[in-house]
Amino acid sequence: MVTIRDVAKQAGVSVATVSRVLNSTGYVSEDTRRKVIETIQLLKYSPNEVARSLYTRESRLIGLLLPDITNPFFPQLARGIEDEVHSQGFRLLFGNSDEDIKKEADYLHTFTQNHVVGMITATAISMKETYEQLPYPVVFLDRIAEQYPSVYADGREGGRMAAIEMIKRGSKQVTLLKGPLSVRPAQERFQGALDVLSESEVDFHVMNTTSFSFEDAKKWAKELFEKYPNTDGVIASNDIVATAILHEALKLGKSIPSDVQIIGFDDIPQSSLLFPALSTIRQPAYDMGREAAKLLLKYIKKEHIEERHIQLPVTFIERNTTRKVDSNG
Amino acid sequence: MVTIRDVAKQAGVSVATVSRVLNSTGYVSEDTRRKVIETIQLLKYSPNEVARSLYTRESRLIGLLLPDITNPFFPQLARGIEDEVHSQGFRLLFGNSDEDIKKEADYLHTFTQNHVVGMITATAISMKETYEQLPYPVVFLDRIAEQYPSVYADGREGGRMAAIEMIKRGSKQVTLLKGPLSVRPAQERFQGALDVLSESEVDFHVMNTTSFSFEDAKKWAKELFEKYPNTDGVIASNDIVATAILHEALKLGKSIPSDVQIIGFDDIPQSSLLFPALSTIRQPAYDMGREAAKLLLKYIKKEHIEERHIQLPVTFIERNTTRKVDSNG
DNA sequence: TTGAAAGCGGTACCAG
DNA sequence: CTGGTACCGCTTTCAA
Repeated sequence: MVTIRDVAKQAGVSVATVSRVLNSTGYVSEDTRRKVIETIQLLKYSPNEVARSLYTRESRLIGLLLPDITNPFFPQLARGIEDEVHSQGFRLLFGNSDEDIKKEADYLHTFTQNHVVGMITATAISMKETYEQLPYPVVFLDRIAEQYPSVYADGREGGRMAAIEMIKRGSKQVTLLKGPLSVRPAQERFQGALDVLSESEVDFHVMNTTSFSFEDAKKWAKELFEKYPNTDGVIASNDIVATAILHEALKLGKSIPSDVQIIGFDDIPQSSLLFPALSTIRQPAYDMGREAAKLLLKYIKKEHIEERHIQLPVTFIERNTTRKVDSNG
Repeated sequence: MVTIRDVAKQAGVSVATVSRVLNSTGYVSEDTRRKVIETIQLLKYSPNEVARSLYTRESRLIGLLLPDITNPFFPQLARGIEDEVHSQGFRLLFGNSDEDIKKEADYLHTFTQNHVVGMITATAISMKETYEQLPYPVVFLDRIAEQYPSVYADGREGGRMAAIEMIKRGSKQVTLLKGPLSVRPAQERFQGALDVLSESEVDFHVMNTTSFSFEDAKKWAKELFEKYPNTDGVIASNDIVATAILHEALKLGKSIPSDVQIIGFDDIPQSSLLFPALSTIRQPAYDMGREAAKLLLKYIKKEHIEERHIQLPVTFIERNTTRKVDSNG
């Protein structure tokens, strides 16, 4: 491996000078600068990030902590983040937390030990205490944390939209699924839907659900149609759950959307591939990732922050688990 | 941040001694060892990975390069890798290559500059030249590279299976999709299916496809049923493509599987959620990731390697895009 | 405008 | 068994 000393020797200057041209700091005469650059290219030298990081106490690394990359919502987020940080010369140290405090602490530790310059987390668990003393900025993604910069979608409005569309399309017996209490955005959309439903004239039930796993969702789907066989509209807490509902309804021989309408949340890639394709409230996952990365990078570069909390709009994606409504409807 | 020197001072010993107990190297009396450990806990000291890495020229980091985490096959791989390396105390530096030579080179560079101890790559592009001079071991995943350790599924057998199951279930006019030439495993399964089909009595066509993107696949699906309207069985190059075929067939009013059977490849999570659920040849993605990580870690720890090439078995997952076959065959 | 040298926080060799 | 110290590769005063 060629070091800064090799370059210095070869170019006939000191390492200090090489360092100066490397970082464009201090004075260097045009002549020597040229010579150094030449030598660098000649020797194919590229500075050792680790050594640099040891001295400056920072790196070009950003920590990314996701609950589980295997959950189809997260790859989009991750991709948005990666595209943005990569374009600005940063790289990702990545880990899955499984919403497990120990793993999370583990990664925070790793991040610190490796001198990351900032991190993005989408885990719901341990709050302030854990993040308070970190020596680098943290952005919360798809999570709402008053005291920390965060990026999330407008869940409340999403919930409202779902309820409005459902009612507009004629469902009279709506079942509303309430997502995990610990997931704040899920509660937001639940509240949004609840607001609209309570002020409307349709009947509705609320069913409590405690996770986003497909296996669990299958059980709730069964339970839902047993408990509320007359349900003709389901607002699910996310697309995974909506998919389970769809399957169960189909299995029971119900026609979708004529017997029962279903609206999900997220718009994960597979939702458009289902049959019938799932109507859903779309969260702009890729953009959320990108915005989170942008925000974090602003903190890292100590640029001016206009707004610590970025809320992105959601949109209703009309597909085939909701009825068509005529244009004057 | 508390350093090794703080610990040494507080414990009344030298940094050398602290380092010894930290790494369990050399002699340390039980008494001083205890005292040092105590002090470490008292001060909540934890060694700086960057400093350590600068001297030893290695870190606890492993590079992971995937084509695109957004492609549903890869999160599983990534998860398997992460679980394994994490359990052995290593962490991941992660990047998407988009099968783009420049991005790939970029990441290889980053990995080197950050002293990773090894890397896993699932990208198809630049071969030997690029990887030859890397100062750390590389494992190829879902890619076959004679000269490098690699982990992949038995695509040939998978292709054979698909063809056998298709024939056994009565398709007489099979269309076989040939995946991208650059993706060796795709070619393997194509060959496997071709072998069986050529020796069978059914008619078959081969259609060339050049990517795994869903958008492209939709076009081929259209083309397929235009060109070969009598097709009653499709062996797709992967589940994404199979999904597109399924959609198109449904759109054309065909009954699945009675009019046309479809078999995919991979068994990505969404395949079981489709309606009808997709029959497919399953690659054990999570296990592949895990095996790749295990293999890499053996290289890193300089353990004995029995086999540089690990081939994992594939299985036929019978779902609802293939007909049932009675027990006697 | 340039160079010498002191670290950054560890590891490991060599004396004692 | 323990401590002093050189050194990993780079950045940054401080002098010249």
